Amino acid sequence: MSERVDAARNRAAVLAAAEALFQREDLDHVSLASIAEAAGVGKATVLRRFGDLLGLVDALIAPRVVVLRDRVRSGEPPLGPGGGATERLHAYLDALFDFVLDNRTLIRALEQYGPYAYYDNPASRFWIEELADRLRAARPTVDAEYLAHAVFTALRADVIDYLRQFPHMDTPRIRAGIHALADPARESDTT
Amino acid sequence: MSERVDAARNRAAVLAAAEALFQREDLDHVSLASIAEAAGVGKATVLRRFGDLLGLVDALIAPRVVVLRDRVRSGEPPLGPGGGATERLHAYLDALFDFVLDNRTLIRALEQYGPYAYYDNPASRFWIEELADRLRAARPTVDAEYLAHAVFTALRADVIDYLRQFPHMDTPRIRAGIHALADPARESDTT
DNA sequence: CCATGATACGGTCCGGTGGTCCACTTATGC
DNA sequence: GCATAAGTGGACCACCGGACCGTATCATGG
Repeated sequence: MSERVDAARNRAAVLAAAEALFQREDLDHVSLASIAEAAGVGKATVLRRFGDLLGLVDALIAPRVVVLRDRVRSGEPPLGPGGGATERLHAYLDALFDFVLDNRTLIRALEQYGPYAYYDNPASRFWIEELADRLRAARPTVDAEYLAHAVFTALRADVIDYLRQFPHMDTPRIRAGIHALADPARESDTT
Repeated sequence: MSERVDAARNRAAVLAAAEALFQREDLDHVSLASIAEAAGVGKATVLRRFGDLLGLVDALIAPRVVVLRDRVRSGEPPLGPGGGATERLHAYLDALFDFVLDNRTLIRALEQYGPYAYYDNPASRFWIEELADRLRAARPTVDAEYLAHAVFTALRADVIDYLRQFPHMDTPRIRAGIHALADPARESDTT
């Protein structure tokens, strides 16, 4: 039994409306009711389709996650398989950083949902595990698992947004900081 | 005109009740209403005294902040003034880490309040600035300001709680990870 | 082409939140 | 003892995410 056409139409409408609302930056004025209204459906329709708001955000992020994950698993080196450990690490950091910048509002919605929602979902688990693997390869003597979590935390959308707004750090500086966090030997310091 | 005695009594009752409730770990079952009820007063009494819940949390943390800040500003070295830059950095990290462990629930309440409430309050600004100073002294070649924010982020109570619950990292390991984050040259790696 | 059962629908309701308002009570200074 | 200013608390507000359920719509077998 395939999905009924009206159900499919509504699902698409909800996704499009939510996408647009999240893009509009009003981060916390995006509510279940506002999404439902923008999509022209009732709240219950949104919820039955996606379970809860977390499910909706997941559905929005999922395709983008797939794209990046495929590039990581089977794309061109050094982001994909192959290449030197250090280059693989830094290429991956750049890709994650770009991913966060491109999906700021969605990731922030994810973070706000539950206490551990940011870390404890399939996509993040994959990012963290992959990050730990690449850290292990590039820096065999450190606690790669902890460092992976720490770097991933530095990649939180709310943290990056804060750094840009209040201490007025620009994006390249934050990017450089994250690289240095993951691999301090590369740049200068302790050369 | 000094504070009326009944007002003072209520303020103390609210502080004590809130303290107890936060200690009880039910983190998000702590609401304005539950605090007011536990203190035996109305919600308005809580709010007029402290402005909002953030003000209440601030009032609870404030004395502890003062204690640590005094130790930092005028205590024994290396936490207080004096001593080598590296020792000063690591002593400070230990003190901050202990502070977070001792005040987990209060700090989590602070984090949950607003998007930037964790970073953008007087106490945190002081911790971060001091951290940047000590990083600058110990590691002159890095971007100390960014690193200070990154390390302070790794010290978030929610992050530490998460690491202990899900990847099951124990406290000493997290502590060691934070030290390594701030000063990777000290331990091993790139020696 | 229609009847019928399954599916999707949305308005309403629920318990909860943080915060405001205002008629009332209470402590204080004269 | 009294006037007055300060403090009080419960009713109230707007809002949230989510559950419920009678109704409308769709897909399908006859």
